[in-house]
Amino acid sequence: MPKLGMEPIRRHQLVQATLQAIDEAGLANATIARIANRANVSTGIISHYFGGKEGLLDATMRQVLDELGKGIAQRRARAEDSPRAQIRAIIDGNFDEHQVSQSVMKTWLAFWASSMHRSNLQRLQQVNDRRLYSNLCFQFRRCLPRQEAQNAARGLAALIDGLWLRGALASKTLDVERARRIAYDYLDGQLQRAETFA
Amino acid sequence: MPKLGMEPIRRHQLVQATLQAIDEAGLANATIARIANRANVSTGIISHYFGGKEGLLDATMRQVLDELGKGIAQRRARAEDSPRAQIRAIIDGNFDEHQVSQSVMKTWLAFWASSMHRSNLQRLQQVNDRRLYSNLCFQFRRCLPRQEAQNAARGLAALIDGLWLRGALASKTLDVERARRIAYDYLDGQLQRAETFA
DNA sequence: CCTTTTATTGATTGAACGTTCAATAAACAT
DNA sequence: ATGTTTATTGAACGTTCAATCAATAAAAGG
Repeated sequence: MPKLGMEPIRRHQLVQATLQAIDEAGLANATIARIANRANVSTGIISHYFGGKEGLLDATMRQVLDELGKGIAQRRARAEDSPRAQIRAIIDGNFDEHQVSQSVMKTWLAFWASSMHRSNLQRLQQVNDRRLYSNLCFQFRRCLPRQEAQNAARGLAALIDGLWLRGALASKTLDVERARRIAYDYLDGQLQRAETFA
Repeated sequence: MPKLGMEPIRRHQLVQATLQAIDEAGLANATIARIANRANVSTGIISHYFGGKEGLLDATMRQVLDELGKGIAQRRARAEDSPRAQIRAIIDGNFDEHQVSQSVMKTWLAFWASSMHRSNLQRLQQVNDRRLYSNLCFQFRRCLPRQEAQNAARGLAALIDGLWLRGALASKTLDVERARRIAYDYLDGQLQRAETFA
Protein backbone atom coordinates (compact mmCIF):
# COMPACT_ATOMS: atom_id res chain seq x y z
CA MET A 1 0.00 0.00 0.00
CA PRO A 2 2.29 2.69 -1.29
CA LYS A 3 1.95 6.12 0.16
CA LEU A 4 3.95 9.03 -1.15
CA GLY A 5 6.94 10.61 0.55
CA MET A 6 8.14 7.34 1.98
CA GLU A 7 11.78 7.96 1.24
CA PRO A 8 12.81 9.86 4.40
CA ILE A 9 10.77 7.49 6.54
CA ARG A 10 12.27 4.37 4.98
CA ARG A 11 15.78 5.74 5.13
CA HIS A 12 15.49 6.43 8.84
CA GLN A 13 13.77 3.11 9.46
CA LEU A 14 16.51 1.21 7.68
CA VAL A 15 19.32 3.03 9.45
CA GLN A 16 17.72 2.20 12.78
CA ALA A 17 17.25 -1.40 11.73
CA THR A 18 20.92 -1.52 10.77
CA LEU A 19 21.96 -0.35 14.23
CA GLN A 20 19.70 -2.96 15.76
CA ALA A 21 21.04 -5.73 13.53
CA ILE A 22 24.65 -4.85 14.32
CA ASP A 23 23.81 -4.78 18.01
CA GLU A 24 22.19 -8.18 17.81
CA ALA A 25 24.58 -10.04 15.58
CA GLY A 26 27.61 -7.93 14.75
CA LEU A 27 28.52 -6.25 11.52
CA ALA A 28 29.59 -9.52 9.92
CA ASN A 29 26.15 -11.03 10.47
CA ALA A 30 24.14 -7.92 9.75
CA THR A 31 22.84 -9.27 6.46
CA ILE A 32 20.39 -7.32 4.36
CA ALA A 33 17.85 -10.06 5.03
CA ARG A 34 18.16 -9.45 8.77
CA ILE A 35 18.09 -5.69 8.42
CA ALA A 36 15.06 -5.78 6.13
CA ASN A 37 13.32 -8.10 8.55
CA ARG A 38 13.93 -5.77 11.50
CA ALA A 39 12.52 -2.90 9.46
CA ASN A 40 9.57 -5.01 8.30
CA VAL A 41 10.32 -4.40 4.66
CA SER A 42 11.69 -6.53 1.87
CA THR A 43 15.32 -6.76 0.87
CA GLY A 44 14.80 -4.98 -2.42
CA ILE A 45 14.07 -1.71 -0.66
CA ILE A 46 17.64 -1.38 0.47
CA SER A 47 19.01 -1.30 -3.03
CA HIS A 48 16.17 0.97 -4.03
CA TYR A 49 16.92 3.68 -1.48
CA PHE A 50 20.61 3.18 -0.82
CA GLY A 51 21.87 1.62 -4.02
CA GLY A 52 23.13 -1.38 -2.09
CA LYS A 53 24.30 -2.57 1.27
CA GLU A 54 27.40 -0.41 1.25
CA GLY A 55 25.30 2.71 0.80
CA LEU A 56 23.22 1.77 3.81
CA LEU A 57 26.26 1.18 5.99
CA ASP A 58 27.66 4.50 4.84
CA ALA A 59 24.46 6.28 5.76
CA THR A 60 24.38 4.54 9.12
CA MET A 61 27.88 5.61 10.02
CA ARG A 62 27.14 9.15 8.84
CA GLN A 63 24.12 9.31 11.11
CA VAL A 64 26.03 8.12 14.13
CA LEU A 65 28.80 10.62 13.46
CA ASP A 66 26.35 13.43 12.82
CA GLU A 67 24.44 12.88 16.03
CA LEU A 68 27.61 12.82 18.04
CA GLY A 69 28.79 16.01 16.38
CA LYS A 70 25.50 17.80 16.85
CA GLY A 71 25.24 16.80 20.49
CA ILE A 72 28.68 18.15 21.19
CA ALA A 73 28.04 21.39 19.30
CA GLN A 74 24.85 22.00 21.28
CA ARG A 75 26.56 21.47 24.60
CA ARG A 76 29.43 23.71 23.61
CA ALA A 77 27.07 26.49 22.58
CA ARG A 78 25.40 26.35 25.97
CA ALA A 79 28.66 26.27 27.91
CA GLU A 80 30.65 29.34 28.85
CA ASP A 81 33.67 30.19 26.76
CA SER A 82 36.48 29.05 29.02
CA PRO A 83 38.81 26.20 28.09
CA ARG A 84 37.61 24.19 31.05
CA ALA A 85 33.91 24.60 30.32
CA GLN A 86 34.34 23.99 26.60
CA ILE A 87 36.37 20.83 27.08
CA ARG A 88 33.92 19.60 29.69
CA ALA A 89 31.17 20.11 27.14
CA ILE A 90 33.10 17.98 24.67
CA ILE A 91 33.54 15.26 27.28
CA ASP A 92 29.87 15.39 28.22
CA GLY A 93 28.85 15.18 24.59
CA ASN A 94 30.91 12.05 24.11
CA PHE A 95 29.33 10.42 27.12
CA ASP A 96 25.81 11.53 26.39
CA GLU A 97 23.14 8.98 27.27
CA HIS A 98 22.19 8.66 23.66
CA GLN A 99 25.74 7.93 22.55
CA VAL A 100 26.57 5.24 25.06
CA SER A 101 23.75 2.85 24.22
CA GLN A 102 24.99 -0.64 23.54
CA SER A 103 23.92 -0.57 19.92
CA VAL A 104 25.67 2.71 19.14
CA MET A 105 28.89 1.65 20.82
CA LYS A 106 28.93 -1.71 19.08
CA THR A 107 28.35 0.00 15.77
CA TRP A 108 31.15 2.41 16.45
CA LEU A 109 33.58 -0.34 17.22
CA ALA A 110 32.54 -2.37 14.20
CA PHE A 111 32.98 0.63 11.94
CA TRP A 112 36.29 1.49 13.53
CA ALA A 113 37.60 -1.94 12.66
CA SER A 114 36.22 -2.14 9.16
CA SER A 115 37.10 1.43 8.29
CA MET A 116 40.72 0.42 7.92
CA HIS A 117 39.86 -1.46 4.76
CA ARG A 118 37.04 0.61 3.30
CA SER A 119 38.27 3.91 2.02
CA ASN A 120 34.90 5.67 2.20
CA LEU A 121 34.42 4.74 5.85
CA GLN A 122 38.02 5.62 6.55
CA ARG A 123 37.55 9.18 5.37
CA LEU A 124 34.53 9.66 7.61
CA GLN A 125 36.47 8.18 10.48
CA GLN A 126 39.49 10.37 10.06
CA VAL A 127 37.48 13.54 9.64
CA ASN A 128 35.79 12.80 12.92
CA ASP A 129 39.01 11.93 14.70
CA ARG A 130 40.65 15.10 13.54
CA ARG A 131 37.73 17.22 14.60
CA LEU A 132 37.78 15.90 18.13
CA TYR A 133 41.53 16.33 18.33
CA SER A 134 41.67 19.81 16.89
CA ASN A 135 38.82 21.08 19.01
CA LEU A 136 40.58 19.83 22.10
CA CYS A 137 43.88 21.18 20.89
CA PHE A 138 42.44 24.61 20.23
CA GLN A 139 41.03 24.86 23.73
CA PHE A 140 44.17 23.61 25.41
CA ARG A 141 46.24 26.08 23.43
CA ARG A 142 44.42 28.91 25.17
CA CYS A 143 46.29 28.05 28.33
CA LEU A 144 49.18 25.78 27.35
CA PRO A 145 52.18 26.10 25.02
CA ARG A 146 51.92 24.33 21.69
CA GLN A 147 53.70 21.11 22.55
CA GLU A 148 51.93 20.73 25.87
CA ALA A 149 48.57 21.45 24.33
CA GLN A 150 49.10 18.86 21.65
CA ASN A 151 50.00 16.21 24.17
CA ALA A 152 47.08 17.11 26.40
CA ALA A 153 44.70 16.90 23.43
CA ARG A 154 46.13 13.60 22.26
CA GLY A 155 45.88 12.20 25.75
CA LEU A 156 42.33 13.31 26.39
CA ALA A 157 41.16 12.12 22.98
CA ALA A 158 42.74 8.74 23.62
CA LEU A 159 41.27 8.61 27.11
CA ILE A 160 37.78 9.29 25.78
CA ASP A 161 38.10 6.68 23.06
CA GLY A 162 39.58 4.19 25.48
CA LEU A 163 36.76 4.64 27.99
CA TRP A 164 34.33 4.13 25.14
CA LEU A 165 36.11 1.07 23.91
CA ARG A 166 36.20 -0.54 27.33
CA GLY A 167 32.57 0.36 27.79
CA ALA A 168 31.63 -1.32 24.54
CA LEU A 169 33.50 -4.48 25.45
CA ALA A 170 32.34 -4.74 29.04
CA SER A 171 29.21 -6.79 29.40
CA LYS A 172 27.61 -4.21 31.66
CA THR A 173 26.56 -0.87 30.28
CA LEU A 174 29.15 1.85 30.55
CA ASP A 175 29.21 3.62 33.90
CA VAL A 176 28.85 7.12 32.48
CA GLU A 177 29.30 8.87 35.80
CA ARG A 178 32.59 7.20 36.47
CA ALA A 179 33.87 7.71 32.93
CA ARG A 180 33.11 11.41 33.10
CA ARG A 181 34.84 11.78 36.43
CA ILE A 182 37.97 10.10 35.09
CA ALA A 183 38.02 12.38 32.06
CA TYR A 184 37.35 15.46 34.21
CA ASP A 185 40.25 14.52 36.45
CA TYR A 186 42.54 14.26 33.48
CA LEU A 187 41.38 17.64 32.27
CA ASP A 188 41.95 19.26 35.64
CA GLY A 189 45.37 17.68 35.86
CA GLN A 190 46.34 19.26 32.57
CA LEU A 191 44.87 22.64 33.49
CA GLN A 192 46.69 22.61 36.78
CA ARG A 193 49.87 22.21 34.83
CA ALA A 194 48.87 25.29 32.85
CA GLU A 195 49.49 27.43 35.90
CA THR A 196 53.14 26.46 35.71
CA PHE A 197 53.31 28.25 32.38
CA ALA A 198 51.16 31.24 33.30
CA MET B 1 56.96 -34.14 -0.06
CA PRO B 2 55.82 -34.84 3.46
CA LYS B 3 58.35 -34.63 6.21
CA LEU B 4 57.51 -35.60 9.75
CA GLY B 5 56.93 -33.21 12.62
CA MET B 6 55.34 -30.61 10.41
CA GLU B 7 52.57 -29.75 12.84
CA PRO B 8 54.28 -27.06 14.94
CA ILE B 9 55.84 -25.54 11.85
CA ARG B 10 52.57 -25.39 9.96
CA ARG B 11 50.69 -24.03 12.93
CA HIS B 12 53.11 -21.18 13.33
CA GLN B 13 53.21 -20.56 9.60
CA LEU B 14 49.45 -20.36 9.38
CA VAL B 15 49.11 -18.05 12.35
CA GLN B 16 51.64 -15.68 10.78
CA ALA B 17 49.84 -15.90 7.45
CA THR B 18 46.60 -15.03 9.23
CA LEU B 19 48.13 -11.89 10.71
CA GLN B 20 49.44 -10.95 7.30
CA ALA B 21 46.08 -11.56 5.61
CA ILE B 22 44.21 -9.48 8.20
CA ASP B 23 46.74 -6.71 7.78
CA GLU B 24 46.34 -6.76 4.03
CA ALA B 25 42.61 -7.12 3.67
CA GLY B 26 40.90 -7.01 7.05
CA LEU B 27 39.29 -9.80 9.02
CA ALA B 28 36.25 -9.87 6.76
CA ASN B 29 38.38 -10.57 3.70
CA ALA B 30 40.85 -12.87 5.38
CA THR B 31 39.52 -15.96 3.62
CA ILE B 32 41.08 -19.34 4.09
CA ALA B 33 42.09 -19.22 0.43
CA ARG B 34 44.05 -16.02 1.03
CA ILE B 35 45.61 -17.28 4.24
CA ALA B 36 46.60 -20.58 2.65
CA ASN B 37 48.09 -18.69 -0.26
CA ARG B 38 50.20 -16.50 2.01
CA ALA B 39 51.46 -19.59 3.78
CA ASN B 40 52.09 -21.38 0.48
CA VAL B 41 49.92 -24.33 1.41
CA SER B 42 46.53 -25.56 0.32
CA THR B 43 43.26 -24.70 2.00
CA GLY B 44 42.72 -28.20 3.30
CA ILE B 45 45.62 -27.86 5.72
CA ILE B 46 43.75 -25.35 7.83
CA SER B 47 40.95 -27.72 8.65
CA HIS B 48 43.49 -30.47 9.16
CA TYR B 49 45.48 -28.64 11.83
CA PHE B 50 42.93 -26.27 13.30
CA GLY B 51 39.66 -28.05 12.66
CA GLY B 52 38.38 -25.08 10.69
CA LYS B 53 38.76 -21.38 10.21
CA GLU B 54 37.44 -20.54 13.64
CA GLY B 55 40.12 -22.65 15.26
CA LEU B 56 42.79 -20.78 13.35
CA LEU B 57 41.42 -17.39 14.36
CA ASP B 58 41.28 -18.58 17.94
CA ALA B 59 44.90 -19.66 17.83
CA THR B 60 45.91 -16.39 16.23
CA MET B 61 44.28 -14.31 18.93
CA ARG B 62 45.78 -16.53 21.61
CA GLN B 63 49.23 -15.98 20.20
CA VAL B 64 48.83 -12.22 20.09
CA LEU B 65 47.54 -12.17 23.66
CA ASP B 66 50.27 -14.49 24.85
CA GLU B 67 53.07 -12.44 23.38
CA LEU B 68 51.72 -9.28 24.90
CA GLY B 69 51.40 -10.97 28.28
CA LYS B 70 54.86 -12.47 28.16
CA GLY B 71 56.46 -9.19 27.13
CA ILE B 72 54.86 -7.38 30.03
CA ALA B 73 55.80 -10.10 32.52
CA GLN B 74 59.44 -9.94 31.42
CA ARG B 75 59.60 -6.19 31.80
CA ARG B 76 57.97 -6.33 35.19
CA ALA B 77 60.41 -8.95 36.39
CA ARG B 78 63.33 -6.74 35.39
CA ALA B 79 61.84 -3.60 36.98
CA GLU B 80 62.20 -2.65 40.64
CA ASP B 81 59.28 -3.36 42.91
CA SER B 82 57.85 0.13 43.31
CA PRO B 83 54.39 1.07 42.03
CA ARG B 84 55.90 3.59 39.66
CA ALA B 85 58.45 1.24 38.14
CA GLN B 86 55.98 -1.63 37.87
CA ILE B 87 53.34 0.45 36.18
CA ARG B 88 55.93 1.92 33.85
CA ALA B 89 56.90 -1.61 32.92
CA ILE B 90 53.28 -2.38 32.08
CA ILE B 91 53.08 0.74 29.93
CA ASP B 92 56.33 -0.11 28.18
CA GLY B 93 55.16 -3.63 27.51
CA ASN B 94 52.00 -2.36 25.86
CA PHE B 95 53.99 -0.06 23.61
CA ASP B 96 56.70 -2.55 22.82
CA GLU B 97 58.01 -2.32 19.25
CA HIS B 98 56.75 -5.79 18.53
CA GLN B 99 53.24 -5.00 19.69
CA VAL B 100 52.71 -1.79 17.76
CA SER B 101 53.33 -3.18 14.29
CA GLN B 102 50.54 -2.38 11.89
CA SER B 103 49.51 -6.01 11.46
CA VAL B 104 49.30 -6.70 15.18
CA MET B 105 47.28 -3.56 15.88
CA LYS B 106 44.89 -4.23 13.02
CA THR B 107 44.39 -7.76 14.25
CA TRP B 108 43.74 -6.50 17.74
CA LEU B 109 41.12 -4.09 16.58
CA ALA B 110 39.44 -6.64 14.34
CA PHE B 111 39.29 -9.13 17.20
CA TRP B 112 38.03 -6.50 19.59
CA ALA B 113 35.12 -5.83 17.31
CA SER B 114 34.27 -9.41 16.49
CA SER B 115 34.78 -10.66 20.04
CA MET B 116 31.47 -9.09 21.02
CA HIS B 117 29.66 -11.73 19.02
CA ARG B 118 31.89 -14.76 19.39
CA SER B 119 31.78 -16.16 22.87
CA ASN B 120 35.13 -17.92 22.66
CA LEU B 121 36.95 -14.76 21.58
CA GLN B 122 35.03 -12.77 24.15
CA ARG B 123 36.36 -14.88 26.97
CA LEU B 124 39.93 -14.41 25.84
CA GLN B 125 39.31 -10.71 25.51
CA GLN B 126 37.83 -10.28 28.94
CA VAL B 127 40.49 -12.33 30.66
CA ASN B 128 43.09 -10.06 29.11
CA ASP B 129 41.24 -6.87 29.99
CA ARG B 130 40.81 -7.91 33.56
CA ARG B 131 44.44 -8.83 33.90
CA LEU B 132 45.61 -5.42 32.74
CA TYR B 133 43.12 -3.71 35.00
CA SER B 134 43.81 -5.74 38.10
CA ASN B 135 47.57 -5.48 37.72
CA LEU B 136 47.26 -1.72 37.50
CA CYS B 137 44.79 -1.64 40.35
CA PHE B 138 47.03 -3.71 42.58
CA GLN B 139 49.97 -1.36 42.05
CA PHE B 140 47.92 1.78 42.55
CA ARG B 141 46.48 0.37 45.75
CA ARG B 142 49.95 0.36 47.23
CA CYS B 143 49.79 4.14 47.40
CA LEU B 144 46.14 5.12 46.94
CA PRO B 145 42.86 4.35 48.75
CA ARG B 146 40.61 1.79 47.12
CA GLN B 147 38.31 4.13 45.23
CA GLU B 148 41.13 6.32 43.97
CA ALA B 149 43.18 3.33 42.92
CA GLN B 150 40.28 1.89 40.96
CA ASN B 151 39.72 5.11 39.10
CA ALA B 152 43.41 5.51 38.38
CA ALA B 153 43.58 1.95 37.04
CA ARG B 154 40.48 2.39 34.92
CA GLY B 155 41.81 5.62 33.56
CA LEU B 156 45.25 4.35 32.72
CA ALA B 157 43.88 1.18 31.13
CA ALA B 158 41.54 3.26 29.01
CA LEU B 159 44.33 5.65 28.11
CA ILE B 160 46.56 2.81 26.94
CA ASP B 161 43.78 1.24 24.89
CA GLY B 162 42.82 4.60 23.45
CA LEU B 163 46.37 5.40 22.38
CA TRP B 164 46.51 2.00 20.74
CA LEU B 165 43.21 2.48 19.02
CA ARG B 166 44.17 5.87 17.65
CA GLY B 167 47.50 4.45 16.60
CA ALA B 168 45.82 1.64 14.69
CA LEU B 169 43.49 4.03 12.90
CA ALA B 170 46.05 6.69 12.05
CA SER B 171 47.66 6.16 8.70
CA LYS B 172 51.13 6.74 10.11
CA THR B 173 52.67 4.23 12.45
CA LEU B 174 52.07 4.93 16.10
CA ASP B 175 54.48 7.40 17.63
CA VAL B 176 55.60 5.18 20.47
CA GLU B 177 57.71 7.80 22.18
CA ARG B 178 54.88 10.25 22.39
CA ALA B 179 52.36 7.62 23.51
CA ARG B 180 54.64 6.51 26.31
CA ARG B 181 55.21 10.07 27.47
CA ILE B 182 51.46 10.71 27.63
CA ALA B 183 50.91 7.55 29.65
CA TYR B 184 53.85 8.35 31.94
CA ASP B 185 52.41 11.80 32.57
CA TYR B 186 49.10 10.32 33.55
CA LEU B 187 50.84 7.92 35.89
CA ASP B 188 52.83 10.70 37.54
CA GLY B 189 49.71 12.79 37.90
CA GLN B 190 48.03 9.97 39.78
CA LEU B 191 51.07 9.29 41.95
CA GLN B 192 51.35 12.94 42.82
CA ARG B 193 47.84 12.76 44.10
CA ALA B 194 48.93 9.84 46.26
CA GLU B 195 50.95 12.20 48.39
CA THR B 196 47.74 13.90 49.41
CA PHE B 197 46.73 10.66 51.08
CA ALA B 198 50.09 9.77 52.56
C1' DC C 1 60.42 -54.39 -1.18
C1' DC C 2 56.05 -53.92 0.65
C1' DT C 3 52.93 -51.89 4.19
C1' DT C 4 51.57 -48.35 7.19
C1' DT C 5 51.61 -43.86 8.74
C1' DT C 6 51.88 -39.00 8.09
C1' DA C 7 51.37 -34.94 5.19
C1' DT C 8 49.25 -32.50 1.60
C1' DT C 9 46.50 -31.32 -2.34
C1' DG C 10 42.62 -29.24 -4.81
C1' DA C 11 38.24 -30.20 -7.06
C1' DT C 12 33.66 -30.65 -5.41
C1' DT C 13 29.70 -29.50 -2.63
C1' DG C 14 26.37 -27.05 -0.29
C1' DA C 15 25.12 -23.02 2.12
C1' DA C 16 24.80 -18.01 2.52
C1' DC C 17 24.57 -13.68 0.68
C1' DG C 18 23.84 -9.32 -2.24
C1' DT C 19 21.77 -7.83 -6.31
C1' DT C 20 18.45 -7.64 -9.89
C1' DC C 21 14.07 -7.27 -12.01
C1' DA C 22 9.48 -8.46 -13.53
C1' DA C 23 5.19 -8.18 -11.25
C1' DT C 24 1.87 -5.79 -8.35
C1' DA C 25 -0.74 -2.26 -6.38
C1' DA C 26 -1.80 2.03 -4.25
C1' DA C 27 -2.00 7.09 -5.01
C1' DC C 28 -2.22 10.80 -8.10
C1' DA C 29 -3.25 13.32 -12.46
C1' DT C 30 -6.23 14.36 -16.19
C1' DA D 1 -12.53 6.11 -15.70
C1' DT D 2 -7.87 5.69 -17.42
C1' DG D 3 -3.13 6.29 -17.50
C1' DT D 4 1.05 7.44 -15.03
C1' DT D 5 4.01 7.67 -11.31
C1' DT D 6 5.68 6.03 -6.91
C1' DA D 7 6.36 2.24 -3.70
C1' DT D 8 7.19 -2.41 -2.69
C1' DT D 9 7.69 -7.31 -3.06
C1' DG D 10 10.23 -11.67 -3.30
C1' DA D 11 11.82 -15.28 -6.34
C1' DA D 12 15.73 -16.13 -9.38
C1' DC D 13 20.52 -15.66 -10.24
C1' DG D 14 25.34 -15.53 -9.80
C1' DT D 15 29.05 -15.17 -6.70
C1' DT D 16 31.81 -16.25 -2.80
C1' DC D 17 33.34 -19.02 0.74
C1' DA D 18 34.27 -22.82 4.22
C1' DA D 19 34.27 -27.52 4.60
C1' DT D 20 34.92 -32.11 2.89
C1' DC D 21 37.21 -36.05 1.11
C1' DA D 22 39.18 -39.09 -2.23
C1' DA D 23 43.62 -39.21 -4.28
C1' DT D 24 48.59 -38.84 -3.98
C1' DA D 25 53.09 -39.21 -2.31
C1' DA D 26 56.89 -39.12 0.71
C1' DA D 27 58.83 -41.21 4.92
C1' DA D 28 59.09 -44.90 8.39
C1' DG D 29 58.68 -49.59 9.80
C1' DG D 30 59.26 -54.40 9.01
